[in-house]
Amino acid sequence: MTFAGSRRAPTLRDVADKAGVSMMTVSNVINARAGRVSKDTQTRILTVIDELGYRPQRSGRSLRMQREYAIGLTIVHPDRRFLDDPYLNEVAAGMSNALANAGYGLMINGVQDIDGLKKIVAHAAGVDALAVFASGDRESRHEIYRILERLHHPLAIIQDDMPELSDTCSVFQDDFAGARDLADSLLAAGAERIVFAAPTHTWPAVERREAGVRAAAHRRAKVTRIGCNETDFQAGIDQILSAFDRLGIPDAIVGANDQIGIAAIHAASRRGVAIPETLMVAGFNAFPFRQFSLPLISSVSSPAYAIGETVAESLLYRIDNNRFANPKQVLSVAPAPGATIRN
Amino acid sequence: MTFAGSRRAPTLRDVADKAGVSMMTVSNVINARAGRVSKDTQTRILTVIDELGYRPQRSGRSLRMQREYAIGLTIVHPDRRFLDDPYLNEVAAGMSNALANAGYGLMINGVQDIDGLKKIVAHAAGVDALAVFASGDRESRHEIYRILERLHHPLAIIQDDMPELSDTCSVFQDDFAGARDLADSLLAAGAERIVFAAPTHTWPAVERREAGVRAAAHRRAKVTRIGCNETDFQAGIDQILSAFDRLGIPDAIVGANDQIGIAAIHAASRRGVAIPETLMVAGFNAFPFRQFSLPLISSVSSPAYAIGETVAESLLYRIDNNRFANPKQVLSVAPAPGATIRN
DNA sequence: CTGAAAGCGCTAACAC
DNA sequence: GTGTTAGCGCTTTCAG
Repeated sequence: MTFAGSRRAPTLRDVADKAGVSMMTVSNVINARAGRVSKDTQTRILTVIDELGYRPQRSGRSLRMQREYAIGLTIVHPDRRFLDDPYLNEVAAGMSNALANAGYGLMINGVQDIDGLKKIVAHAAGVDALAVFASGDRESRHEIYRILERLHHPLAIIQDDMPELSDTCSVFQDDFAGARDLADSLLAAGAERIVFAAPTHTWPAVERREAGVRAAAHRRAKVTRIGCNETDFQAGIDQILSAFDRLGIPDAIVGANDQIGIAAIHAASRRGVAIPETLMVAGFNAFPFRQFSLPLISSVSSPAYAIGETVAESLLYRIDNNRFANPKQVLSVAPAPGATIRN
Repeated sequence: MTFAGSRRAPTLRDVADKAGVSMMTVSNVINARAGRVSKDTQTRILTVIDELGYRPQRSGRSLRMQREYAIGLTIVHPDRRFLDDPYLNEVAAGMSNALANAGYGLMINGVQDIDGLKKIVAHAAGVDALAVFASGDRESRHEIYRILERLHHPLAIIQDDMPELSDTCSVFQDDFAGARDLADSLLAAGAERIVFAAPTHTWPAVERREAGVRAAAHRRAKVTRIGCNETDFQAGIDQILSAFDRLGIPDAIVGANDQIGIAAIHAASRRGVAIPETLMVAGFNAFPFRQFSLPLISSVSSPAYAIGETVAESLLYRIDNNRFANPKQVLSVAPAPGATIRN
């Protein structure tokens, strides 16, 4: 067994020496600089690189170029399993893929609260820019963004915005319009009493979704907000059941996301309430797992993956051009039909 | 609006000059080196650091220390949304948190196939070690590991192993025992014809889970393997329905994971087959989404998060000590009772 | 088309 | 307890 650590990795100098050229020529070959190296020299150098198994060392280049070639994604979420939400998975995958195309890496960090955030912020800066997704109420989210602003890195805020920050862009989806159109279809099916089920630990889009539902319902239906624990599924079902007891069975329940909508389906099933005949249900985001629900929950499909790509592209543009192309980008959502809304 | 890019970030030298000390003294303060700096000097330096908003630049330290302070997680998966699987979320979160505690970052990369892998491998090395999760058949997985071995980084293989590789460790869960015990409970409930539903695009644990089921069933029940598309849920349901047509309704279906098990529940529901009275169903891994299934799928809970932590700790140990403490670690699984197995 | 020199920010080793 | 020196691997600049 040989260990990598036991022998020094080959450097640019090793390649140059073995190929009998200067380091600069090797560098030109590696960076594919057009027409600076003769064909012969190039193939010779490439052979040596292959023989030696040479790979450029990022820290040397980073130091010289004053660039880390990496972007951070920081997620502030009370659960240590901070990637469990499909929304974040897709954002992360979209970012990672878009960054990889540009030769950048994605560094992912999850922190549970503001103290955790301060701790990682104290670390050395290994990124050129940051993206952040924060759950929690508006005030604590804004504190989070302010802490990150002080790092003097370009910042992209996901699913939220805070216009007073400098050197920041935000990218989100049109939750308001999506929720409004969703509620419209409930109204068209005759809903007059709508329950909006919001998570007890909130996140930025919840407010916009509730506002969209209320805008559609305005003077046509009554909207009641209830809380629904999102992390403990059974507790969430119980909360919906107790809402049934307090308020009676409404015409429709809109969950702040599909998880909550599915909890409503389970609650209805326990009470023997027919979906969609007696009670209509809707969720939000339409990630693949919604197909596990029976009947299939009607939802609104989220462009989460595209949001990740957009975040990455915005930050890369900012890094190269010293300004954001577009400080606020809103991606549109689309209806995701299911079997829990009539018609 | 001021942009970070427009002004040079303060360096160690700036701090040293302003505090009237040498760079080395500042370095000693930053790295909290015991008793090398007087209390007075220390507080003066800390004040200056705060005033200037100084944060050490990782590339300088990396170059000097020959260490990147980052570990990579490479996922080889045909879907570009490579983090959609809860297994990988939890592994990634576990790794990220364990690494952050040690001052290391996690760089996540997803590639769709071996060509994609070769492309990112050609990039500069920005990590000290690598973890890999590969789906696909045994042969292509082994090719993937061999490619990564050539990078001469310490490597941790997740949910798989390949003993002939040097400088490599593997970490996985005891899928065999979990599946065997699961099948035992099916046998105890009287199952004689068991269907094992495996995904069409396989991944490492599938073989071990099937082997566990077969070991339990040995001479006591007949096990038939069917394919079930895991990425297209509806197609998977159709495959199970057509297996019903070909083979009749078995006594039990064991899905290679919960997604597939839930597809079996849906298929049974379409045929009006009673669960668990007529057909028992089981899945594997017991991530939170299994609660969306109705009835709750019986499963086996996976220590995926702990696997992530273990991978991180193993690699950190390897980096510091130039050898792996334990080249092969198997974490145990636990029954996750549900309502789809009788008794 | 190729080469030599200088320096990016940081820290180990050693002097004082 | 503090300062000096040297150099990690790479690329920009400028000379040939």
